[in-house]
Amino acid sequence: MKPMPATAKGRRSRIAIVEAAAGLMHDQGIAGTPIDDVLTASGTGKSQLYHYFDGKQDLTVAVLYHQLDRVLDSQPSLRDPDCTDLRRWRDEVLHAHHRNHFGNCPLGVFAGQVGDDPVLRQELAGLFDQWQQAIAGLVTRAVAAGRVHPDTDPVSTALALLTALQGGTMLGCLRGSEHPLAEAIDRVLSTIS
Amino acid sequence: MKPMPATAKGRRSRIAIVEAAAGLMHDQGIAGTPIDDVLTASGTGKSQLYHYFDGKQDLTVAVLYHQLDRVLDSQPSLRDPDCTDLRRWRDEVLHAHHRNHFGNCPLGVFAGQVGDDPVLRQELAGLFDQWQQAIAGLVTRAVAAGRVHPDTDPVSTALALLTALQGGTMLGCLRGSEHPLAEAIDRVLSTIS
DNA sequence: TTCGCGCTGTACTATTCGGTACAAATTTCT
DNA sequence: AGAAATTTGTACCGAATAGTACAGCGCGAA
Repeated sequence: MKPMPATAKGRRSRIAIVEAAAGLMHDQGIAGTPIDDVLTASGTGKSQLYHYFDGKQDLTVAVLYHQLDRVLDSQPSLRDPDCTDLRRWRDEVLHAHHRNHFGNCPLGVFAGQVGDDPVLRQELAGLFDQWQQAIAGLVTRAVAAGRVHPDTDPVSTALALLTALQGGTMLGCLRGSEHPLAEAIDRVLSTIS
Repeated sequence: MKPMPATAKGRRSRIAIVEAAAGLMHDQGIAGTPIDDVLTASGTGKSQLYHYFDGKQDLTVAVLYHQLDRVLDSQPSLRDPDCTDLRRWRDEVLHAHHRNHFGNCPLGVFAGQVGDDPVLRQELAGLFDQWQQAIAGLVTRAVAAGRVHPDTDPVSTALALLTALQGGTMLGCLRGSEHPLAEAIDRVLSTIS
């Protein structure tokens, strides 16, 4: 693992690389994104990339972390310790889906691409765990606030919601519609309210 | 589009190529599977592949069709016009998931890899539609047999089941467990029975 | 047998890809 | 200012990749 940049300029370069790689890998896949394209899109050079990353796999790990941040940024109800409204989260999810023009999930799109790489697979699984825990926190608050059935299991429900989100985003992406995602989430919510 | 093989020998060669490509692409991704690996795994030569396919994209389309066949083969209740048992389908799905060692969905694994290729995307969307229609047929039979709520909408329910299957398979693959898939499908089933 | 067509093996090419080497430039700190 | 560390430009390399050219093989029909 290479050290983080020591200067502000270095940080800007590193971030530009990660963001460009994230965009390209989201659209074209990991294997479908050459390093050179990342350099062009980020306006950097090869020496900079290999100065901050050990190689493509290391860069990809940084992209995965960056993508979870993007996802959680688009779902502020998960980070708001006062929010107990699952509908608000639902709307945030659908809004982000619409804003992405029904594109793939920033994180889920990589699930089918890390099959043969145990390192990436492990990292991705950990990030999904974080995401699920964040959802479980919101469900826990909703239970405490009496907004759902009292015997609702937060962890199990969070898993079901995340599953619905992933499947719904994938199907919605394929047919260019928000309906699969809305349908899937609403069905899960109907089982606890 | 190249013509189909005219002899039994040619058909065997073509099938060997598609099956080898399907296995490799499922494990390593489309972009991560070189043509040469397909040739080695199938025991064929480059001249045969380019004799039956226009190129990698054409081969990939054939792989997608082959994968839907594999999926429907593993879910015989969808093709059985007498089956009205959604639990049987549920068990078939979970059994296949377990048999695959919680690996990715044979078809869903490609959803995140066809982003920049409109041809592959369109083909994959059509195959998912076929899958959904097959599930909708089973749900329709279950409604007619009075095994679920009479006001169940088969198409909408089929979409929800397919969504749960995709999300559940993805999450189950990441954490090596059948729990996400079982949880997701059972939750949808609980909304109609 | 021999002809013809479909099938297959081998060799080759042009390009792309991930990664390296190394010097030059820039920033930071004293 | 000047040394030290950090950041960046450029040129390069070996391996891998998709696709092509073309000759030879094998089986069925006349």
